[in-house]
Amino acid sequence: MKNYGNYDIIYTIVMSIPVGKVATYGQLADLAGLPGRARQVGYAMRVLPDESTVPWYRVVNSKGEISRRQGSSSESELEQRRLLESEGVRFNEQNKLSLREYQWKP
DNA sequence: GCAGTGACTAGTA
DNA sequence: ATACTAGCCACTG
Repeated sequence: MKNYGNYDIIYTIVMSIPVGKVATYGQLADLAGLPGRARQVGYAMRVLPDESTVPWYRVVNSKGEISRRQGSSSESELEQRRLLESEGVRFNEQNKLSLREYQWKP
C-alpha cells in the first residue's frame, strides 16, 4: 500500500475545523507548515476514502467557492454544499459563501 | 528520469 | 466581473 506522503497532519487540522466553519486550501497548507503548497492539500482531500470521518467538505477555495474534481458530475459539488448548509453555512446567489463570515480563525 | 496533471493561489490585464 | 500566468510539488505513466 502506498504511503501518499504524510497527510496525517493535514487531516488532523481539517478535523479541528469547528462545525459551521470552513478553511481554505492555502490556509490549511500554512497551518500544516507547507506554505505555498495548497495543491497538496487538495490532493490530500482527493485521496480520502469515502468512509473517512475527515470533514473534507469544510474545505473550500480562496474565493469561498466549492472546487471541482476532475470530471466530476455536479452531484459531488451539491453534496458538499448540502453538508455545509446543514451546518448553517449559507451560500449566496453566485454559489459562494462569505469567508469573512465563515472562515475558521484558529 | 522526465513530462504531464491538478479538491490551489496571488498576481496581472 | 472574466482570463491568463507563474509558482507550487507530489503523484502518475
